[in-house]
Amino acid sequence: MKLLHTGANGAAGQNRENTRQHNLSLIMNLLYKGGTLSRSHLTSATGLNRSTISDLVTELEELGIVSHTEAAFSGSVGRPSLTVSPSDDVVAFAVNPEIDATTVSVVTLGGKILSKRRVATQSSPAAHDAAKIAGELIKELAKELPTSSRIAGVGLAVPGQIRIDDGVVRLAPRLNWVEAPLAAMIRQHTGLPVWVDNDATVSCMAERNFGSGRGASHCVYLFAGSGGIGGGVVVSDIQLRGAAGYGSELGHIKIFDSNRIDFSGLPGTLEAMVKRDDLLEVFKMFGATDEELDLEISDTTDSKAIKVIHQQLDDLGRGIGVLATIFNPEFVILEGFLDSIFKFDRERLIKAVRASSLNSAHDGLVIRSGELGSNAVLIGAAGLAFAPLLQNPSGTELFAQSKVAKA
Amino acid sequence: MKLLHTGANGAAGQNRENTRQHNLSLIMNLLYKGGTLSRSHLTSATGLNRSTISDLVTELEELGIVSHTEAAFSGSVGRPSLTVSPSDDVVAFAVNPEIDATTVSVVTLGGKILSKRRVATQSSPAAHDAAKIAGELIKELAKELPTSSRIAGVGLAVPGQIRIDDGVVRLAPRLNWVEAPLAAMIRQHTGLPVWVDNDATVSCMAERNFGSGRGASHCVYLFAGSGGIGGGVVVSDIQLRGAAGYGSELGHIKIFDSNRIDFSGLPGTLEAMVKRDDLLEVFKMFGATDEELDLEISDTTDSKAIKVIHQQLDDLGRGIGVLATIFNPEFVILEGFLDSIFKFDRERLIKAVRASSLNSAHDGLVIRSGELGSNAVLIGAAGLAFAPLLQNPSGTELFAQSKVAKA
DNA sequence: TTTATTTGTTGCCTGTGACAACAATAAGAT
DNA sequence: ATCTTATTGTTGTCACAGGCAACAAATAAA
Repeated sequence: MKLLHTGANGAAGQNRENTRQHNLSLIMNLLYKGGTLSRSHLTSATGLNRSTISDLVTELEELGIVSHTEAAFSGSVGRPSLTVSPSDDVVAFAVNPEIDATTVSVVTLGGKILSKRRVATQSSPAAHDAAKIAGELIKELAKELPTSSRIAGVGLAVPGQIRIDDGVVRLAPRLNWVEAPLAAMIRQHTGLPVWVDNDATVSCMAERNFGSGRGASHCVYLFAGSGGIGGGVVVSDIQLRGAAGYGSELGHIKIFDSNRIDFSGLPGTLEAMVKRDDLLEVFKMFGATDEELDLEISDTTDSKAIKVIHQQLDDLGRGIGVLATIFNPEFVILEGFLDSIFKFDRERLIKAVRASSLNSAHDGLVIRSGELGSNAVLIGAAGLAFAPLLQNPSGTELFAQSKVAKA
Repeated sequence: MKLLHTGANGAAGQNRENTRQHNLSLIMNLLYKGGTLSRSHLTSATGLNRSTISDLVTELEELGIVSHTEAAFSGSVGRPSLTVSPSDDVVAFAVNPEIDATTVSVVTLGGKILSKRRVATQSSPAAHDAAKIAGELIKELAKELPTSSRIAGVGLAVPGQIRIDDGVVRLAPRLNWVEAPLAAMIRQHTGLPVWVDNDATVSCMAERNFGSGRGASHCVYLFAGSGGIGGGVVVSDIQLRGAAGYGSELGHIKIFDSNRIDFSGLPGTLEAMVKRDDLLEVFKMFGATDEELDLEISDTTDSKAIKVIHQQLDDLGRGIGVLATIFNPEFVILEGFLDSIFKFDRERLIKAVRASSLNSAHDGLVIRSGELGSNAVLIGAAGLAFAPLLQNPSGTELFAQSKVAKA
């Protein structure tokens, strides 16, 4: 594979080859985010000539990564335009290791989840155990794929801090992992290329591309589960990762004077104040699922519970206020029990945000529930594996189902 | 002028014309940031062919925006490479209205400040007064320019929230301006194109391009003067502005439980806790300049003063910790009295940052003083006017000195 | 049916960068 | 001093990607 030449500033000169690649990539990105699109839409969206679009789409079809459907009924005058879609034969494996289970899923380039398999683990599994489980599941799922399938690779979403360059999990406090070379492990099990990133980060991208954040250039995503609060941010259409890849840890911003600590031991952070366990405690429903908790919250009339929820809404609002002041996003998207308490009293949260941010920052702000739910993390993880293909459609290798290493 | 066609996602197809523009722009950006560079350096930095660089540089010379110096002595084997620099004939006016004065400066494309003029105003001037003062100064300075000068336009750095699209100052609390169409006013006075942005935002860019943040892809800038704390952020080489342009208001993040309010009336924000006035109070030196205050801080042995400084360092450290957790930047750059207290006790600030951020976020972090001082805001403001030229060197109009409207 | 409108296809053209060959200019070896 | 090696600038030629115009195809409206 030929590497893109990059200069001192990461800037690359544009030659003829790059031009072609750029335009192929542009079309693939439009199709990835937009699903089925007409060729005439691609023409106007890219500003390229009809004949050029025709040429580019033909190349993408020959590469087998887009497929054409017949002319769509448009209702308007003129010859109906042909439509193209990302090929459902192109798939990726999405892996999400959690404290109580590891999930593997097959996701198509079009964003559909073809299959999902979840293996519960007793306690938080060691990294090599999780890798082994993931490897087994991938091999199982690969066997069930049609032979026409072409595999982009494996995307991992891990609740922790990831060194993206080599896919090493630097620290995942909830899983008790330190410096775990997870990408290498799964690559060994499967023979497929593997990419790793933070779970909230990839979920954010999924909601931005396919969910509540569609079309936003700036959005903030807050996800909360049993292991604390994770965050993802999109700024000017690109994911915020930070210089070393450890940015957007929105749960760990210290914005309260409290001594309560979070799962990383930091006091007064958003994660320390807005705790799922506090809700479980007041409802006496330890070990409940997110769905059960959500139901309990929406139905509660218990004054003690309401007091806890109100306090959490106020604290969450302060956190969102801080983030709005910093990022001035179009959307703040909430997932997990953060979304549950938001739905319990939207006005209270909005009021709290208003009280802790500048007018200019919260004026155009919309707070929303995530659309994709637990699928966000899988779709986002698969997106990691699709990224090289979207960036360089003609120069990225795909793998046959039969190539996945045998068990 | 032909507009660049942009699609639904702001994505543009790449045609031949764009390729040329992209490469010209790339070279101009390298020269803008790097000053004098050899052609062979440009070749390796861009990955383009020698002959292509030759062609591109020739075009830029014919446009009169770069000039070639003679072959530089390199000391190494082989024919010495010719060097090129941004032309010092290309200039922009930088304007910075403040509460007590309005400053106008002439800045070259190479980042040199040719002249600077400051007019003190009694109290905070009305927007149209400031615009008039700026207009007069620009016309004066234009007369003194050599006739070979070619003017890119006027860049304004304003301490407030700016709607960038039309250059309207939405709110500048320190100046008491609301919805002031400053760009239009100065355009009328001078006949030159005008761009406006927040003062801290442009200073951040200046430090990133020419100062302490050189080469950083992610950096956070905190500036503090008599009017509070302003902030700027660079993420993945681009300036954080937010969806509507009101982002990166780092002084107004509410991260303390205190009731002390800032200049915008928000309680518990960074600006509310780390106040210049508290230092002036303890030193009994009301109305002191930044330089005087800096000297006083560095020499103080007064225990009450030290206590105030320590408290401010602790609070500032918490703010930087929050920002480090969010952005994971390479540098945090401090300017104004924030830099003064940092120099007083660096270790204490660093310790406070460590206490309020994740290890991964502060491990590679470097906290630095700004290099450019009060010039940062001027160089940054001029950068606003240079931006179109850097983005499209062959399609951007420059103005003769004689074209500036007569008084 | 006819007309207007839009889209896909084809062949040709143009502009841009790559490439190779040669000249120019330096340091080091002889 | 001369030759060798290394690097860079210049020039002419070439290849390739996208634009463009003309024509065919497919629809709605007249």
